[in-house]
Amino acid sequence: MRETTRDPLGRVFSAVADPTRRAILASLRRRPATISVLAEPFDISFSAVSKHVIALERAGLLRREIVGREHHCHLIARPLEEAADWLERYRGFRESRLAAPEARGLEARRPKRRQPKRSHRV
Amino acid sequence: MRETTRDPLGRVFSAVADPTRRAILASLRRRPATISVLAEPFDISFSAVSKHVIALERAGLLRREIVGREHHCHLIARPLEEAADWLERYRGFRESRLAAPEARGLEARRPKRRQPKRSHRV
DNA sequence: ATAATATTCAACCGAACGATTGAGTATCTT
DNA sequence: AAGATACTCAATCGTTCGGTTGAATATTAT
Repeated sequence: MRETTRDPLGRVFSAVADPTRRAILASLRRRPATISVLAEPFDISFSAVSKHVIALERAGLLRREIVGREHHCHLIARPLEEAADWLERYRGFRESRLAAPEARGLEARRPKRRQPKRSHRV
Repeated sequence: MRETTRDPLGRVFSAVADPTRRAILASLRRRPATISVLAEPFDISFSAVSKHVIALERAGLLRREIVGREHHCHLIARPLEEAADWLERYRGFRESRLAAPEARGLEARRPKRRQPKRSHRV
């Protein structure tokens, strides 16, 4: 029941959750680049970078124009702005301590839990 | 080699990538709530919601105060703001078409690829 | 004391993820 | 025509993820 499908916001957020992909976006923000150029700074295989690019593309954050054998990639910022819009709703949120009236004056004490049974683990 | 560790931004983004978790955050933005209350709207098990809450907690987006047997949760907006800050750098990005000078006038044509070999799949 | 309630934990499952390697294909250079 | 270059694809691997079920435990109510 995993619906990464039909959840564009979710796709964008998970695209951007990966540090390599964030670095790729940062690179593309400076200038468009081929996949080889994008791959240079990283210690992972070319193929892995290619897959990251595909992931970004599927999230709508990047488009490529194929020029001969080179794939020129450029950033599409729009979905990032939409993601930012969602997050902005939480800007300046007033931290309401005191979860419930009954909580007033009570101190949270975490009880100690029992020893786990650990029945049969490989 | 997955370093979700020591990548706070990544943790926040992947926390927020899940629609159920986004809904929980939206609920907590309105008012603090216990886990039972948070779980109500969803069709998944209580335990699953509990795990989502733990995920949000680990991402630093939520704190709980234990009052008797109830866990009162409230939102911590700060990390969301930091995530928003990161995204804001892409706001108003000028879409530079023309990835490279050589690309001018050339039309991207995707070549057809060969038939996959499909050697031995179960 | 017993039972109901609120919650985590442990074990498990199937799907998705990030990576690798090796092969396939198109394009450019010689 | 060969060879180098740019890239994707397929298969595989180990880990993480979101979910379930059932047990454990603490707190509150009867």
